[in-house]
Order: sequence, then structure tokens, then C-alpha cells
Amino acid sequence: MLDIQQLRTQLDTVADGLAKRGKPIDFSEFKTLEAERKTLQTRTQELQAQRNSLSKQIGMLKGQGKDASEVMAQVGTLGDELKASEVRLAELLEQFNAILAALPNLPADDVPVGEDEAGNVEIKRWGTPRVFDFPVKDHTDVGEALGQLDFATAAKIAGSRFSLLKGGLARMHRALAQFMLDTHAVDHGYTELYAPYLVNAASLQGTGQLPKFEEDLFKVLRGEQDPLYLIPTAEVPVTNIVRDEILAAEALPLKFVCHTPCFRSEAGSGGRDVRGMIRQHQFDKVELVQIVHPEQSTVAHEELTRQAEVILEKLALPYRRVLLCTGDMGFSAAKTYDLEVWLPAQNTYREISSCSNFAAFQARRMQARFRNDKNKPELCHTLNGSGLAVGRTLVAILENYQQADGSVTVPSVLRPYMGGLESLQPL
RNA sequence: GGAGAGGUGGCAGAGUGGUCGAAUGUACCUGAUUCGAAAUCAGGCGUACUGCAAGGUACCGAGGGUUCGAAUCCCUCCCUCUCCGCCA
Repeated sequence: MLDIQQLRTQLDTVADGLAKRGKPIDFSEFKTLEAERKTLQTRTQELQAQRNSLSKQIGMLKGQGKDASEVMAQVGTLGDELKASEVRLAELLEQFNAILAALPNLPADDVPVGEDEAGNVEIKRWGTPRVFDFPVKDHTDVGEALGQLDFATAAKIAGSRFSLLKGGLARMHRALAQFMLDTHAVDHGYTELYAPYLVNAASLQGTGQLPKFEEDLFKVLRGEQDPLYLIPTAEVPVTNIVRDEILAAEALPLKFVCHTPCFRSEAGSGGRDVRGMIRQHQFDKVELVQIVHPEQSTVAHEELTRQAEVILEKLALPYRRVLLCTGDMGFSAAKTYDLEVWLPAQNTYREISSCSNFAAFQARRMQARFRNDKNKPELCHTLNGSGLAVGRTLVAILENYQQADGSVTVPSVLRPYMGGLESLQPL
């Protein structure tokens, strides 16, 4: 959510910033509504003040046992205009909210302007892609040859875009999550959380998935009761911890790490990445979330991204860091780094982590504040990043660590989590 | 799933139609007292919008309704607690 004050006072600046995202937004409706709002709001409050004071008089007169009919007649004349003003004002405010809730965040100043992923800027590369002396298989072929990755059975059980892992591969999946959690909780100082996988609509509003992106979510209907939604990322339950809170300044920064499954309907992604476990309805992710003082968010963003990179380096997986351009950034983000891991079968880097600074955008939606130097409530800044997507990490290991005989070497940092197992062998 | 009781300021807790944005206690902040502290005394102490200011407006779980007037009455939803049943 953008600051409505900023829209009122610097509409052109806001419009310019949003235009950089690619689709210029028409603010003529906003201007029309705003012109009406100011006078209507003043007038409504004036009428309310009159009504309140007259009503008080009625109370006083009646309390003294006097006749109040004259004053009651007087307040009666206000009735129609007041009612009409209140109704119209409520309509206007609702329209403002709808406009505001649908506007994406302003890109940070140092975000490159571009239309799509072609405009992204590579920041760094780490690691050297391995040279194979045998034909490289993609992760689906490697996993199925091991007999430990079974899409056909998953499709029977649930449908397309689900996977069934078995044996050592299932264990490696678990080991990855444990390894990531330990690294962030112990080495990086994050507080580990276990959080709900189903959330209410208010939480999804808070982080920005609703109202615009409902079709991306799995919705659980419960008869008369309010629906719940399966979380698309741990960002939702974790960031909403501070929704409607006013924190003490000393409480910041908050740093949370949380491993959850993530559920995405993948509506509109038809045909993309249908093979393999790159794009699934259900995948696990270890998520990093920080709630920080506004002056700290830029530094925190670098720190958090670096902490995600550490996981890739410990796993010895080659990757690159990319700064997303204005046209490729997510709805709520002010600035985003993607980490892309090397996938030899595709001969390219693929996204495995997305680390974003949301500035005050989410905090304003969810009214997450802290008491500043002047003891006044001020919006926090929020950040999050994958550290990392577990399923895609498993994909990267299958491809990068495959051997000519069909086995897959277990990265050394994972071995303590797998009973010392050094290699996945066909079942 | 059945039966019942509740949601008021950081916390506790009063308030069942009118001078209530809300008593009181406690916590917290400032000052006085003190060598210092405790105790005591005085003042302050929710959020947001609006106004140069004085002030005005909204908010008593959320939304709607009745009324000249709603924390208080009515409806829907959300949440909490107690007992019974079921359950990993």
C-alpha cells in the first residue's frame, strides 16, 4: 500500500515511479474522487459536530426534566443531508482503498528500469559450472533412474504438478531443510518459527497477495465460516506476526526463519515448466523474514541476500545474483535480488531464491509500526527472501552432482543430516 | 459436535441509551521531596484524519441496523474461556 498523503501531494512523482514498472496507471479517477473528498469530508464532519452538540443538549434538557422537542426538531433537519454525506463519503473512501490496494510498490531509486527479465542486471557470479564427460541428464531423468522420483504416481494421487519422493531422495529433501534451518538459526542469528499453513484473508491482504492475486492461491471453503487460504509462502504467516502491532524500538530488528510447504495454484502458468519439479503446486521453502527500522532496510537487504547465498556456497552450487529491473519485480517489492542456480541440463541459471525489500509497503497495509525517537508510531520496513527453495535446491543437486553411473553424490554438508550417506544409489 | 460465559485504553477493571473517548487501580514518563533510592505528592500518559491555532471528527473485537443520540439495544461474522463428547 502506498501512502495516500503522497498520492495527494506528489501524484506526478508517484505516477512516474509506477510507470517505470511498465504499465502506466490512469490517475484521473483518483483526481476526481480526491476533488470531491476534501469538501465532502469537511462538510460531513461539520454536520456531525452539529448533531453531536445538539444531541448533547437534548440529553441535558431531558436530564433536567425540560422539554426538548424544539431541539429535536432542529437536529431532525440535519438528518437527510448528514445521512447522504456519510453514505457518499463511505463510498469514496472505499473507492480510495480499492485503488490503493491495487497499486504496486514504488521501485527503489537504484532499481534499473526495464520491461521484463531482459532488463535485469547480473550483479555477481559464484562458482564454476562443472564440465561433464558424459551426457548430462535433467533432474527428472536422474531422479526417475534412481527410482526415487515418481511423477506418475503423484499424478494418480493428486494430479499434475505434484511429486512423490522416495528413499534417499526424500531423506535428502528433509536434510536440506534441516541444514538450511540450522545455518540461519545458529550461524545467522534468526529465530526459528513453526507457523500456520492456513491463513485468513486479512493476512494475505497484509503481505499483498490479496486482493489482486486470489487466482494464484488455494482457497479452503468452510461452509458458513470465513474461508482460509493455503499459504503460498511462509512470508505470509511470519510477516503478519507484526500486523496491527506497535513495537518498542528496541525490539527491532526481528529476524525469523521458517520452513513450510508452499502452495500455489500456478494459474496462468500453463505449459511452463510442466516437466519435473521446477514449478509445483506444493513445494517446501525455508524463508527468511526481517522486520527492521526504516533506516536499516537497505543494509538488511544486502545482509539477508548474502545469507541466502551462503547456503548455495556451502552446497557448492554455482549461482549468480541478479538485480531485478522495474518490469520484472513483484507487486509489493521496492527492490529485489534473485539468486539463480546453475542447472547444467538446461545450460542456464534458474531462480532459486528471491530476496526483497518491501520498504513500508507491507507495513502500511498491515499497520506494523514501532515507536520512534519522538515516541511516535512509525511504519517498520519488512524484508524477506528464500533461503532457499528446497525443491529447486534438490533439483540443482540432482543435476550438478549426477555421476556417469546414474548415482548422485551427496554434498558434504548434507552428509551429517543423512547418517553419513555419501551417494544416492538406484533403489 | 453439544451446552454456557465473555471480548472496553500496556495490563487489570467499572460502565445496560444521553454532559462517556470512557471511572478506578496498576504500569510507564516528567517534576517535587531525597546524598541516592524506596515511599509519598503533583502533572502527563491510546490511534488516526483534519485545522495556523483553539478545536473538530472517527474508533470500546469486525461489519451492518434501530435512535435526535449507541461501549450500552438488535443482526451477522471473528476471537477467547469453561464443561461434555470426539480426536493425532
